[in-house]
Amino acid sequence: MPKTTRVVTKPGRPKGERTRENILRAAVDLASLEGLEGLTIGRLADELKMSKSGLFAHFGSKQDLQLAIVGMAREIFKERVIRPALAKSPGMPRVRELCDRWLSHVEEKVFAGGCFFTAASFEFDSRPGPVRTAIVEAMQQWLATLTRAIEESQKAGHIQTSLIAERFALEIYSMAMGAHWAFQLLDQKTALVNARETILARLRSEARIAL
Amino acid sequence: MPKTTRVVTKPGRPKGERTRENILRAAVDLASLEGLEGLTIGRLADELKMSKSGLFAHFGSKQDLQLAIVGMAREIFKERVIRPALAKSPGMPRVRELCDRWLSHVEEKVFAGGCFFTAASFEFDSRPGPVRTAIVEAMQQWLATLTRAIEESQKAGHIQTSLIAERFALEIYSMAMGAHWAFQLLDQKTALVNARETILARLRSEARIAL
DNA sequence: CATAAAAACGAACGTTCGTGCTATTATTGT
DNA sequence: ACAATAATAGCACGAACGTTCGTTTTTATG
Repeated sequence: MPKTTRVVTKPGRPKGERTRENILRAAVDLASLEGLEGLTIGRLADELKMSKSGLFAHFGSKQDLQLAIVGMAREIFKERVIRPALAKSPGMPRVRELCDRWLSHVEEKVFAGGCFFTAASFEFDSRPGPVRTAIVEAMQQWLATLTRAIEESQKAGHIQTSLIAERFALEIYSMAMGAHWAFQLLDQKTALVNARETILARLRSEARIAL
Repeated sequence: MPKTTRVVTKPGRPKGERTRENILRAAVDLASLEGLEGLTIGRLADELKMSKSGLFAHFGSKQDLQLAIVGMAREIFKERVIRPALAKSPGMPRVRELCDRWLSHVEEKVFAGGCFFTAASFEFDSRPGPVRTAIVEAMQQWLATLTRAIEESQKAGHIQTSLIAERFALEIYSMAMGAHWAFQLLDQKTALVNARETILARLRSEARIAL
């Protein structure tokens, strides 16, 4: 008699760890759609065909679940936006790749409801507590990454040194956020394509090299 | 014996109408803090020292309450941002005033939790239904107002005619939204002042007149 | 293969949600 | 001032919330 046990998920790691990850992957998507606070444990459990209590046991509280979701979202974002951009050479190519990947991750619905952190930002900007703090940290790191890439561009002579890198970074990200807004709320299908143009034009206006 | 009845709120209109307005004024603030969905009727009733059912009777359902809140927020926004800007002469002065007033209404906390519509945008961009539709309409009107002001500036020879007004409007609003984000989430106290500079610089770069 | 540990479940807790009723209190028009 | 009417309160409902607990099932290990 042959083995009849079907392996649904690759083993290796203990089972609890695997399901925890499955939960978080689904949770990130659901949270990007309904919000981190709007997400409920019952709804998430249904989605995964699990019992509420079985799911809940992986996290001690809803707040801990929320913090874990933010952590998972950070990893996904790092994987899909930051890491590929850091593979590009420092200077203008890296700046452009950061912008491009950010817009792509919205376009390709890496998070089902658009950029997880943009949504979380506006949901939690008036909700003090550990979750807000975690979101702030993630966002500060993102802005710092963009700022550093701009500074490198300045050092490499690709961008005017008269600019304040951090403010220019905010300006760039603002345009990306605006595109996200027009895309997700107003259903402007060209918003992300337009944003690539707009950002490129803005970079060009401060560039010391041809783009 | 003199009259001892104190008039707490000015009469004239029927009482129900007055309390309804009071409810909505408080609701707009609360919704800007906790979100339109996050806001609960019980919480709002407590805030106003009313019974849940007494408050509820003014609206047939939570959704109707949400729609009424959006309507009230529109009126407040119109009063505090649009109307003063339309008082300025068409062309660049009006464009600048629109930007200025928008940033001011965040700075002065016209809505307790920052711009009501910006928050509502990101909360409802993945929640189909009448509420989302109402938010979309309000936002389209805002963008149309800004677009029209830019077009007038072009006709008046204040701004380069090669620009696509609607896209430039989105660009401007994006920077305002970015400032809102840095101000509300990251607590960058200079964000709004910076945004005035950044927007002015952007306008200058497309202007045919001195700014 | 047996056994200890880990994971998932089902039921129930107290609370709050939105939403109906019914009764009472305030306001309004005459 | 009084009757008609509108506004508010009180109470209750079923559902869903986050959370706890004891039990059962599954997994990993000697």
